[in-house]
Amino acid sequence: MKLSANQTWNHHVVKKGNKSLVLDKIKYNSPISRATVASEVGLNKGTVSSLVNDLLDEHLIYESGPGESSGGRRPVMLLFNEKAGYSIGIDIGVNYLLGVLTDLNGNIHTEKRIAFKNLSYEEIELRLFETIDFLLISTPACPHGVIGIGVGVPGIVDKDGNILLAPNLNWRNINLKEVLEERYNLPIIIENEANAGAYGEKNFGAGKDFENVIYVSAGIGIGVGLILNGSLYKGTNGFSGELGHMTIQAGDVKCRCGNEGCWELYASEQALMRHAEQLDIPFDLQDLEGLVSLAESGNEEVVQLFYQTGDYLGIGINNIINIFNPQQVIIGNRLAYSKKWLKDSLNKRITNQALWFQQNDLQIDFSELSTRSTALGVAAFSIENFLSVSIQQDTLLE
Amino acid sequence: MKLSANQTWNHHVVKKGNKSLVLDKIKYNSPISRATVASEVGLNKGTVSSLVNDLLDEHLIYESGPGESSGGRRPVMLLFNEKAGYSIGIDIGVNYLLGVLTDLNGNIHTEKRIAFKNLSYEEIELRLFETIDFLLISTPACPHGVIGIGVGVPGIVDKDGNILLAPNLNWRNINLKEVLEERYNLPIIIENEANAGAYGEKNFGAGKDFENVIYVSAGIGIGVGLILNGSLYKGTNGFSGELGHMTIQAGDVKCRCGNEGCWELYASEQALMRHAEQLDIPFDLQDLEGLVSLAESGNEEVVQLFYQTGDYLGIGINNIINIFNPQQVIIGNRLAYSKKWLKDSLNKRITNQALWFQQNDLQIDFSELSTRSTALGVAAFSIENFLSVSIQQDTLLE
DNA sequence: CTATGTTAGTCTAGTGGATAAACAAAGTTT
DNA sequence: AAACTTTGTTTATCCACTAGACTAACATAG
Repeated sequence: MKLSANQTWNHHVVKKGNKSLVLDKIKYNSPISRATVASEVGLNKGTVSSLVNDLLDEHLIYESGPGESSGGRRPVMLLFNEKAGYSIGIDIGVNYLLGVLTDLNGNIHTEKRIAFKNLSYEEIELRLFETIDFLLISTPACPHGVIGIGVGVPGIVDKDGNILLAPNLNWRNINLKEVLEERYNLPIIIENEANAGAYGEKNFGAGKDFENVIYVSAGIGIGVGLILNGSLYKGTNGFSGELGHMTIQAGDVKCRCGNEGCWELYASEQALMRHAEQLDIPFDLQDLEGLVSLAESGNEEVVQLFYQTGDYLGIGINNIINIFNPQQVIIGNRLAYSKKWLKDSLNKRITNQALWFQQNDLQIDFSELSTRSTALGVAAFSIENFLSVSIQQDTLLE
Repeated sequence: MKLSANQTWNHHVVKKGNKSLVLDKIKYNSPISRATVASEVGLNKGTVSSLVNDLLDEHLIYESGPGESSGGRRPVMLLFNEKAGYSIGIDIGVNYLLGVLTDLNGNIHTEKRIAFKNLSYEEIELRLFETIDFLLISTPACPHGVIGIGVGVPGIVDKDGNILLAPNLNWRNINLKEVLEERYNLPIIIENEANAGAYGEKNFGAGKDFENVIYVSAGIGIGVGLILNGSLYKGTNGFSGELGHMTIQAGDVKCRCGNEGCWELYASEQALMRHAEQLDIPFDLQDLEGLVSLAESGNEEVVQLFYQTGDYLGIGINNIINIFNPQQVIIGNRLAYSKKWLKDSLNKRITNQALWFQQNDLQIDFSELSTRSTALGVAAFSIENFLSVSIQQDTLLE
């Protein structure tokens, strides 16, 4: 927990902080007794008892039966009530829309996926409403209901949730947040797809145990989400992580962004397609799935193409390592499907070219949540927000 | 103020936090009255009075005479006691050693600079001791004396203060921290030169008003210090900011780091020298100062060389902008001398090639502290540490 | 000069939340 | 059955903050 600017310190803050410590302890160590919480968190038994009672009243935790005795009275075990509320996460892709309804631990309760092509904003908005409505209806009865809606989009989102630009969707200056707030009257979070993916992996996926995680969303383009010191770094206006437009080949191919030699021109799905066009490949196999199947069937040219792409991916990731000295780099989004064909050249590039001291405490993984990183990530934003706000409010009410 | 991991919240924490708020308010708004502090910080008048008394006892602030009345009783003005203690900051360069003695506001009281060439570690250590001894003797009488010693080195420093590698000094695995702690029995901080420079600019220089500042230390090589969300980001083991070895020209010139096309091969002093060798330039003018003087006297080839270097500097800084979405990029260290010859091509590159939305709220500056960024930065680490610890200890003692 | 109003700073009583320690409850061990 | 252990609650105390009364020191209007 961190204090926001211009906030003073008083009893409310202390209680909020300790309550949050207790809740976290229970959440990540269920089942656990009051006594164990007290000794491990470092709070007094009485304090923990009182905070636990608050949390019970709020239905954020519950008591299960008595646990094993360790030579004395049997403890009452406490568990995080992951079904106290549900979160909706939507991933708007270039040609699909994925909606998930998750409990407070990120377990998926309902999932809905729609495919489309070349739709206008209005048409996508319609499908978005349908998806959300469907998920709302399928929410089980629970104390807090749906606690928020998060949406991840492949584009530039500022800190207020305005979508400034989503080039592959042809969107510009869209205030989806306001639209959804008005329609659903729930907390809404709009985030860039890579930031959301990073947050998803950090909370529910491969990045759970690390503080410095870089999530490389390699799809049509490349976006990067940065988890630094345990929290998402968004930059001054929310535009950080545009590593797709990092120059790795100065003076080479022009990018539509105005720059030259951008990383995503060499290491994304777009790059694969561009090079595949020059090969002799049937038209209906000229997409990522087609190329993967060709590689599977032993097409040397295509295997070589993936190998080359993995190598370029490695060049950029090597830069990432030098810049951030992370514990983990996770490769997600569409290119993660072709892990099998990318990983060798990628790893070779890193092992040979990264500075030796950077290679300690470093691991490079492909996404664990596969296609769901973004949707789960935006769902996680709402959950995080709900838990901290509900703790705060209750403190103030008493 | 942030709570360290595994720490619980209690009234000590509250007091420490508020005391820190009050001290900061006084520090950055001297002279100021108790009443103004109370209303601006948001604390009760009584609370502020009590905290101010503590701070007076600790000599961290002092009362000046009464201020102007605004229609009632005249206020007693409070000032930060910048002379309550002094900090020693040392910048060990490749061929110089700079020591400064500063007060708690970073004002330089004494300064000592030594030039040398090709010295062994032992010989440099000797000069380091001499410099520190000299600065210690010249410290004025004050309540807290010298509160710490900081040393900035051009190399890789891990989080424990071990110097793993300083290639241009030929150092490897040197535990300078232990040596100095034993000899001086004071808090010692060893930091990478770029991190220190960033911290210096953030605290005392051009970066004072910003939260996201990237400091590019362009000397023989390039190192980068990252101030993100107001604090220094050091990475998992302290190895962040190695942007000198970011690939900007894949497959091009080999770097001694094992990689190819590293930024510092094109945009550092080393790059200038490498290209100058190929020109027809007198041997005694083949250093940065010589090249600057040639440019001043109108040598077109050399002007062109700087122009080219500024352009490459721009390529890397454009990457930095895309990665971090910073408010400010500061170019420091030796190349900052030649601002005049670099800035045009650099700025042109940014204006033409950086994404338009990144250019809002962004400024690119050359170092304000000129040659002292690093020394002042390491001095600032000690000051920061002293102020937070002394506030904490006093709270615990009472 | 006096009366009144205003601002600065201190003091006092009250509050909220933490702690320590006593206590009650419910076990196990001898 | 007696003694010991462990869990969880209750009670008294402490500490830092707040609100508001109070004192001090000024300005201004009459």
